[in-house]
Amino acid sequence: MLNRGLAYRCYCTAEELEEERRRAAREHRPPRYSGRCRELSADDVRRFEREGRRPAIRFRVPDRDVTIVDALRGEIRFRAIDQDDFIIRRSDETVSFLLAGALDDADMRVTHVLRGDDHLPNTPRQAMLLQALDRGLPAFAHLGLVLDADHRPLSKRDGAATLADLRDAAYLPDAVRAALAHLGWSPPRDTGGDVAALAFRFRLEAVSGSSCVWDAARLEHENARALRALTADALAALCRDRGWIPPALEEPWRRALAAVQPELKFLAEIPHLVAPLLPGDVNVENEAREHLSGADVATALRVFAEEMENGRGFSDAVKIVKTKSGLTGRRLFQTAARRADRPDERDRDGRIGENFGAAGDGAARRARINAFPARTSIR
RNA sequence: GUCCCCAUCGUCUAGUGGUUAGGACACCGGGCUUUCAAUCCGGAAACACGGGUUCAAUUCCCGUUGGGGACGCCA
Repeated sequence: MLNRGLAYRCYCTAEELEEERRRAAREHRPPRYSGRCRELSADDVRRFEREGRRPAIRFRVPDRDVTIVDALRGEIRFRAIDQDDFIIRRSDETVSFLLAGALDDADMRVTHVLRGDDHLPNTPRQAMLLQALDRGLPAFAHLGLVLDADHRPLSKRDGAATLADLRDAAYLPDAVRAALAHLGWSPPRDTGGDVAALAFRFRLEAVSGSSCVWDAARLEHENARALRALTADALAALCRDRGWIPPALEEPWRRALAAVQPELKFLAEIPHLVAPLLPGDVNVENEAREHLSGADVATALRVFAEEMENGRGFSDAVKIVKTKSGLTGRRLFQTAARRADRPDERDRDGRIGENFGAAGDGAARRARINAFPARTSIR
C-alpha cells in the first residue's frame, strides 16, 4: 500500500497528536488528524529517523464521499471531509483493527458482517480499505445496541450483560435464545417458545435499526415456558447435574418434579418446591402461621381432627371444617395442612411424599396442594 | 463541538396515504382450580412535537425535541 501511494508513514508522536486534538477541542473544531505527514520531504523523514521516531502507517483517505449499504437502514452516505487519515499499522508494526478486521473477513469469505451500530462509523473506513485493495464488500447490518431500563448500555449491574451471567443464573439456553430473539425483532406469530420456529421465521431485514431495552420479564416468561416444556427426563437430569437428587430418593423426586413442573419459573426454586413433597418432616412456614392464628382456626383444627378420627376422607373433612368454622380459601387449607403434617392423620388425598398418586392426572398436584398449601409463602 | 443512527402501548414489535392502529411480555379484572401456579375470557395502554405535500397523514418531506453511537498508534 505504501508503494502504491495508498498509505504513508506518519512520524507524529502520541503526545503531538494529543496536543492537536486538545487544540481542536479548544477551537471547537472536530478532533481530526491534520494530515501533516501526508507529504513529508526526504529531509523531514531523515530528521525524524535520526530522532529515533518509529513511524505508524496511515491510510491515505480518498477525497470522495463514501456510500455504504446497511441491510437494515439502506444507503448511508459519509462525507469525505469528515474522514481523516487513520492508522492501519502502529509504530510497533502491529496491524490495526480496521485493516485486520476488514481483510480477515474478506480472506475468510465472510458474506455478512453483523455488529452493533457503534461500528457504523468504522464501516466507511473499512469499505474504503477494501476498495483500495480491490476486495469485494460484505453485506453489512448494524444492530441497535441493547440498553437497560434507564437507557444506559447494559452493565454488570443488570445481571444480564453477558451470556455467562445468564448461564450462572441458571436460565435455560432456549429461554435465553427466545428472549434474545425478541430484541429488535418479534415473531409474526407467537411460536410458543419454540426456538427452531423462531429461527425459521427470522429475517434479518425485519430487524429494527433502533436500540432496544432489555426486558428481564420476557426472559423469565421464556424461562418458565422452557421449564414447562422440558421432558421429565430432561428436568430430572438438570436436577441431578446440580446434585439435588440423592440416589435413594430418585423416585420420590421424579414424582415431586412432575407435580411441581407446571408452576416452575426458575430452576433454582426447585429444591424449595420439592422439599415438602419428599418423605420427612414438614415445616409450616411463617406465612402459614399467620394464617393459622385466631380462634376460628383452633375450632377448625379440633373439628378436623375429630372428622379424621371418625374415618372421614381428607376432602370430606375439609368440607365439614369449612361449614363449621367458616374458614375459607387459604386459611381453611393451611389449617387442614397443619393436621396433615401428622403422618397418622393423612389420608389418601392428603398424604405426602412417597405415597401420593401418579402425576399427569392432577391427582399428585392436588395431593401436594392439599398436603402443603404453606408453599404459597415461597413466592 | 463535528458526524452518524434511531423514534407506534411501560417493554419488544406489526402495520397502512383513508384501519375499531394488530400481536407478544408485563399489568389489572373475571372464569376454572374450595389457596397458589398453569390455563381460558376480558380490560386498560401507543403513532414525540411543529411545519409542510395531499381531498386525506401515524404513514411522504423538512425542522425541533428526545434517545443512542462514533470521533485513539482500543477493538
